[in-house]
Amino acid sequence: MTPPASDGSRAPKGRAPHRRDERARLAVLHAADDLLAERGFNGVSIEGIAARARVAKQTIYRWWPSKVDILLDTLSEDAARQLAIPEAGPVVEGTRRYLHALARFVTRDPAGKVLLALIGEAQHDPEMARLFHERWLDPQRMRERALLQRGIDAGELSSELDVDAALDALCGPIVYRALTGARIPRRFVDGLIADTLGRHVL
Amino acid sequence: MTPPASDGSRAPKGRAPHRRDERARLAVLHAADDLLAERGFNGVSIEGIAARARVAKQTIYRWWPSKVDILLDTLSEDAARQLAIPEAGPVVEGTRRYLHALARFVTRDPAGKVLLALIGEAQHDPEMARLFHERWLDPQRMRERALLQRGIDAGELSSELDVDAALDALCGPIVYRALTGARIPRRFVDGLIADTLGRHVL
Amino acid sequence: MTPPASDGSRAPKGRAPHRRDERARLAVLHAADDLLAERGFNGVSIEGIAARARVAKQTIYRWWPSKVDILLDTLSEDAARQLAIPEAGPVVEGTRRYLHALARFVTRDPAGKVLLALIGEAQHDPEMARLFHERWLDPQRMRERALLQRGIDAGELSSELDVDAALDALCGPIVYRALTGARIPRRFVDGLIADTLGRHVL
Amino acid sequence: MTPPASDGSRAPKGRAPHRRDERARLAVLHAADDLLAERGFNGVSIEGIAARARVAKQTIYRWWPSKVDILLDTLSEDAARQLAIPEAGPVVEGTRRYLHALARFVTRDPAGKVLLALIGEAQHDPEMARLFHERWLDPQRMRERALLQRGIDAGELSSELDVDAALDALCGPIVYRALTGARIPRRFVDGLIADTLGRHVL
DNA sequence: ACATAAGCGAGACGGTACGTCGGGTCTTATC
DNA sequence: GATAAGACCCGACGTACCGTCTCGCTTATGT
Repeated sequence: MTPPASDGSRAPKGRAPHRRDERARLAVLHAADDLLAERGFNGVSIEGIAARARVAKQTIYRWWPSKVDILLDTLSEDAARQLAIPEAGPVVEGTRRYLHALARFVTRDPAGKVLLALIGEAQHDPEMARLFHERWLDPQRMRERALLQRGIDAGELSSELDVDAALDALCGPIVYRALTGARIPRRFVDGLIADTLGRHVL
Repeated sequence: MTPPASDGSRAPKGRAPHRRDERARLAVLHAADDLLAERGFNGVSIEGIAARARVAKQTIYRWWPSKVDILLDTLSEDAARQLAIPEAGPVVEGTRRYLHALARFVTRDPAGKVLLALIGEAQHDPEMARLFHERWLDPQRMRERALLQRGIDAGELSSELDVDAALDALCGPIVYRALTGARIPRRFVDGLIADTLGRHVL
Repeated sequence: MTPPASDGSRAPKGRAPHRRDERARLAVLHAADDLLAERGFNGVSIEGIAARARVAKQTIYRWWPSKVDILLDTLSEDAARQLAIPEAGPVVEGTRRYLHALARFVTRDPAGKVLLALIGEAQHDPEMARLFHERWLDPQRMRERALLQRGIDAGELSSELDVDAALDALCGPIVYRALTGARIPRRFVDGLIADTLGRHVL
Repeated sequence: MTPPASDGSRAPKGRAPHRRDERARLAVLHAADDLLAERGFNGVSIEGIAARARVAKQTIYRWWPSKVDILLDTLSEDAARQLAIPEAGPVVEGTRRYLHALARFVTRDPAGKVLLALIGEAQHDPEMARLFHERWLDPQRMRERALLQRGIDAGELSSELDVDAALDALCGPIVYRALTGARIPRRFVDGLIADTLGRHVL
């Protein structure tokens, strides 16, 4: 499903021999992204993507089992950049930056709409929910956990801190506001950090 | 859309004149509910509801513009009972009871699945999101606000408390966990209350 | 089905007590007629008639089993006037006048469209065909036969004449031309008479 | 609409590429034919055809605008065989054979019911009438005219004969009898020929 | 060097559900 | 007791996409 991550070595001229066509792959991802932005999740259809990307339906079905898989691919590419977890520096400050980035992503970045749409679709389709966990939620949670754990290990945070509970207490309200279309001012995020981590900062 | 709750005075024998047929209305709501529980949101179709409720499609279209309107009706009936806001007694304790009820509702009550599905669908359809706000989110938030405000007025809570921020900090994590299929132990909820309201209890 | 032909004795003021409402009856017939003229047979629906006649559907169903019955009623009223069979005078000349009237009726009279539509519908529905025979074709044929028979009896026509064959040879081409939208010049009709009756005129 | 009659050169194995599927086409035509014979024109529905032919509705709509177009196709295939115009030999005798074939077709051949149904439907729908002329009536009339004209050219028939009038005088009664469900004995047809062409035979 | 085999565009196919129209039955209130 | 009004169940309409399929074309190897 995920390609060999555009292996930088190969020159992207024209098309590979009888390997996957990178141009088609990108056209599909962009078409899906655009359609989601323009018409919402329900306005995205395989036929619509194929038409806009000037690609045969079969080409889509060959590489992606469903439209959510396509969106998961676009999310992977976009979110990786926007939602990187700080791997060094003071942990509380890093958390603050991460949460602000998250708030920005889900309220202002078009790619954030993809994330919200996928959370939405996960409510409608259990198999898709499983995939969503596997491809996004679980890996991202792993990285988030590592961040706080680094704080505990470094003595910045109390070892009493329940890492998962804290992460949900921090991310939950941000995502919830985004899902309900509410605004997320900076001090709302700062308040969450103060309430959730405050007691545990050493 | 919601009828005046079958004005108790009239005997429910047979059918109303050339007015709405209460039996058909209930059959539709139950069929929708059942289908959602059994096959998920994407498994709910107007045709499916009509077939199971032994009702003509036209009868559904006459009274509900779309399947989400049907689900909003079922939510109104079910959630009203499960998610009543305490209107008297100590506010913090009332809040605790409400949040525990909310956690139970969204994780264990079949009707809670309806709520999650509607949050999900709101990500896919802006018009539906508007309706969802109007029919559920906003009224419920009004009631939640009244609860905390009562605490402030009664001197139980500091007047510094940002009511909306607190409510999202409390409900957000609970809903988020439900949306991601996580469990919600009682102490998770208690922890949220402690972190969010603790500083403001007088 | 056919009312007692607007028994002239009763004053047509308002509506009769709990007898059939003559105003409704006429409104239905006219609405049906108008709709047929404006939108063709397929554009005539019970709902459409009811709406245009400002009449309840039930009122229509109470008095007419189907829309063709309504059209049969309008035909009876209109055709009786236009297609009267000459009951006295020279028979060949009478036949000529009758056939010219028939040609005029099916090509120019709006009520003629009703006749053509009913012939058409008879091809689609055997039960309707039976009714059409009973209510129009057979009685009219009876009258036509009487005309030629009078000629034979009076010695104007040879007794060798096969009356039914002659009538179909005369009416068939006229109706067929109307059904296929062709024009019917006077000499076409005169030619039919010459060919069909010529040999038998004594 | 009518395909180039399955160009005999290509082997009919499997299905054509992304071209029309001949098996589906035939299944539709036969299903339509059968349904018309069994249940009459009003009993023919696109859904019914699709179900009986084991074909998707969309496949029907892709190739035929309406059910009458399907019936026109079945008529073309069947009538061509049954109603061929004699292209050589004595013209009067040829006409006789043609008219007997026509009488047989419209009274006994199941495909004749299709012709009657189409004449009927033409009364209900002007656009359909136009198409019916274009696809059947006009071409067939052209061929019929050629037959009589050949007789005139060959000196078998007087040049005074009004070809179109004669054809309607011949075919009209036959079709009319079929439309009204009457029987058509051989001598009825022979009588028409005698009356209509007799005077003009040289 | 060229046959091969994979990816590709195109699009027909059997299906499911959509939202609408009209059919014919019913119930009620009004006159 | 007939009528206007209109809700009801039902069947068909014509459309949009689904996911599968077959086709003819293109092109970089791997003999």
